[in-house]
Amino acid sequence: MNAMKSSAGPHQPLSGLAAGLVAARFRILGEPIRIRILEELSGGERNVSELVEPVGSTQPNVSKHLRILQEAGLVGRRQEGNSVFYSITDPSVFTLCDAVCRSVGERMVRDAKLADELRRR
Amino acid sequence: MNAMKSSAGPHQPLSGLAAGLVAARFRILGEPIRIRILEELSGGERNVSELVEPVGSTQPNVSKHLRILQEAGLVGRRQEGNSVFYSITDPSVFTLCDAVCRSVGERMVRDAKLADELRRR
DNA sequence: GGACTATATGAGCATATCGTTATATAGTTG
DNA sequence: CAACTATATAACGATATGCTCATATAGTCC
Repeated sequence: MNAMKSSAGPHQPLSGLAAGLVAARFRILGEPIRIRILEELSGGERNVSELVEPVGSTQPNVSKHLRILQEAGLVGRRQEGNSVFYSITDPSVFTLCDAVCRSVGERMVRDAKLADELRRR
Repeated sequence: MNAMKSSAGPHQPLSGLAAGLVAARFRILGEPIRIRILEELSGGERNVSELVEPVGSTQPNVSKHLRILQEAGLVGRRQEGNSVFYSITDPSVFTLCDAVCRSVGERMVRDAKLADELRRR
């Protein structure tokens, strides 16, 4: 029973401290370039140079964001010779991304319908 | 099959545009006070004044954040006489919060263990 | 209408964060 | 060691975002 429901258990309230920690994690994900980096890493380990072009930024910038992601514990770092390879350590981020994607999508559809309805008058 | 697993389907990559939208949603959630507000609203509809104290901020500030949450489509607004009641429109946010909470918690445990191990030497 | 309450908004300041450019660090190779 | 490559960092300016205080708006009640 309760098969496809997205909410598993009852939600338990967050203390003020916890709210801060949760917000901090969300903030890490609140940057397009970091989402892009995570997406790219979902295809497996990549070194910095391999990320620069698909992510569409500069090397220093990508490097900085990778550091942020690493400090947040979302990606791991492995040095091999001259290169540094990053990889996803916490695949749950994709669950988050998917959920947000769905939610945002639904909202856009809802808004579109509303706009359409208004336009019709 | 595949009952309790948090990741349901395969993750599909986000376009650059989608990454921006997803990041924007995450950014909305990247503020402690907004998390607190959502938490409070998880207990049901509240008007602005009822939120000020538990959230620990000022009325104008709470009002502003409520506006942001509303524009993001996360809360709904209902005016009744002199008061304005806000409520959760998209309960999936709590799924997100719980997931993040779990992930952050796991990370803290991991870090604590590591620190402990290092300290032991 | 006038007083009162609830909510929203605007101005101003403080701070955080992003992106860029230049440069430092570190590994490799001849 | 010198040249080269890959990554990281520092300094800077630009922008965004949050918070506070004062005030505007709007509803209620007498």
